[in-house]
Amino acid sequence: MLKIYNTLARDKQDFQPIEPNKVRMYVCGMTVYDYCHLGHARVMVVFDMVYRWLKASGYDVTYVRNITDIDDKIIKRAAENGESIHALTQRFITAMHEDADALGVQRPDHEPRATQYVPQMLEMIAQLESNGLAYKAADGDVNYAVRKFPGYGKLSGKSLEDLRAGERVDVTENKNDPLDFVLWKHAIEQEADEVKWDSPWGKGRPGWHIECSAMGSKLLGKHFDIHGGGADLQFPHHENEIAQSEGAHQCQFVNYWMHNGFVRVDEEKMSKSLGNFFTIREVLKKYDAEVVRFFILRAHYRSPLNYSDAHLDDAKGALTRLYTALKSNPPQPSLVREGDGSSPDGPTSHSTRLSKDDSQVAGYDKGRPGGVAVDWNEPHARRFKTAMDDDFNTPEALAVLFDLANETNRSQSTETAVQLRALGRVLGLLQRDPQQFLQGGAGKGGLNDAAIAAQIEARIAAKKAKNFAEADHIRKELLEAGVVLEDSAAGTTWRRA
RNA sequence: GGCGCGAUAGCAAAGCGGUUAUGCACCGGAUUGCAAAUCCGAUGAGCCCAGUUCGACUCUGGGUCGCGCCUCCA
Repeated sequence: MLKIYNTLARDKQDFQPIEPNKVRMYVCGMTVYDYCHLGHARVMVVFDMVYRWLKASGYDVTYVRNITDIDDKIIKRAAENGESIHALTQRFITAMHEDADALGVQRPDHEPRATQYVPQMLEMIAQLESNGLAYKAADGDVNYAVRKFPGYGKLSGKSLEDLRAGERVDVTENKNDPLDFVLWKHAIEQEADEVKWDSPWGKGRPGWHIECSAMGSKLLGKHFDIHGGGADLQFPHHENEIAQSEGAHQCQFVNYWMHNGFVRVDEEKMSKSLGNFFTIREVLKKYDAEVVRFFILRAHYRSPLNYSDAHLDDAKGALTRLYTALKSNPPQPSLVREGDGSSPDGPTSHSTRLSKDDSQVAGYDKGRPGGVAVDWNEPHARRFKTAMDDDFNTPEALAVLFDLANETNRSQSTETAVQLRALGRVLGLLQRDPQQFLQGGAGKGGLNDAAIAAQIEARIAAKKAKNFAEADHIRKELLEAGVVLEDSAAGTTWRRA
């Protein structure tokens, strides 16, 4: 039985889908005015892992991750660049897809953009108005009347009184209550037509929170299973989403709220405003994308994750161990059987679907064979499942992979190697040819494969002639170029350090 | 000020009221021409103070420190 930590309950709860066998899940995605940083990478990878595990568990999952393509920062950036909103957002949506693909993140089933759902937002605002929860302010904005919604604060555990006491709340004479938030922002003369929509309340554009309520209910229904996002969205964004959705529809909005922890730099939250962020593409110049994915999955999704080169190096070393165990057991196309119906438990099997979805991945595991289905009766797989069912405990699940690697090394058994790869696949890991991973240094050292092969030949000749000084010299040179040689009975192989 | 989260070996990071987490690093051994990889073994832990218990890293209370949200933020 899958347990999920539900922010709403502040506790782990048994996961019970609304509709048997089906899961409807919404995750707050990116505001596209710049490149994604590692914090964004974490949301994408974490919920990709959740998506994969739900599917591997046999659920039919509908996954929505929105794109915010209209907002103050976007307008500002477009103006700075002398670029249209559309050109700017399109550019960064493309970049985001490149980054996500690189990290082995499967595309969500829907990726709605705010600008495509303005009519649905207007509809919702009208509903809120008729329910007495929204009002038009003097400045032309339409605001949500927070005091009129009894459940306000239930997600974040804040009371209106506590919030009031805080000194950081914006005081505006246009709001009935300082905590009220904007549903519809009135248009400003000098703004481009591109950011203005007609509405019953005059020209304007949507506030930030309304898009998720509108798109969520449109694509997943008024009541769905899982809603996720970064921990910083818990308040006010998600709290406001609840107020809007439940206020408009008069029914429960979401059953399970999931929030992932932050990526930190020097024990501090990585964020744009602090300026201490690293973009995904920046990091990918230095580290293999799968190493970055492994690094993220190595910590529990709710824990803080400290970023540093040392930690990435460490992750690389760990992943190298797993791939080394698979070295003598590369993917075997003859063993590939798509969707034989196995799933850890759960209602029905959908593993054919899993295979299909994998083929969409454009990143490092693109073009890989679909892989072998997991034997869920095998002890390691059971441990893996127990870990994943316990609020997606990926560190524990990965520990199982290392045990499997150890057994593979010890026994040279094909079965354990196959199982290792199959379980790795559930996490979106270990699907490459081990040689490709081990030899694929990120442009380090100037040596190409042919030059390395030539050096190895020369060393073999030297060894044959018992000229060990020369053989060692060659090896040392290669090592200085970042290439490690490994002699075995079968011959000499190499990898990049 | 209000609310919340965390503190585990050199580093990273989990589970667990009593029995090896795991990875990297380090030490000893096997293997190797020497290495690397691999295997075997050893070392090494639970912020502080109380309490509950036959027994606590694990539960309870207090303290200390760190982080986050309360403003845009994944």
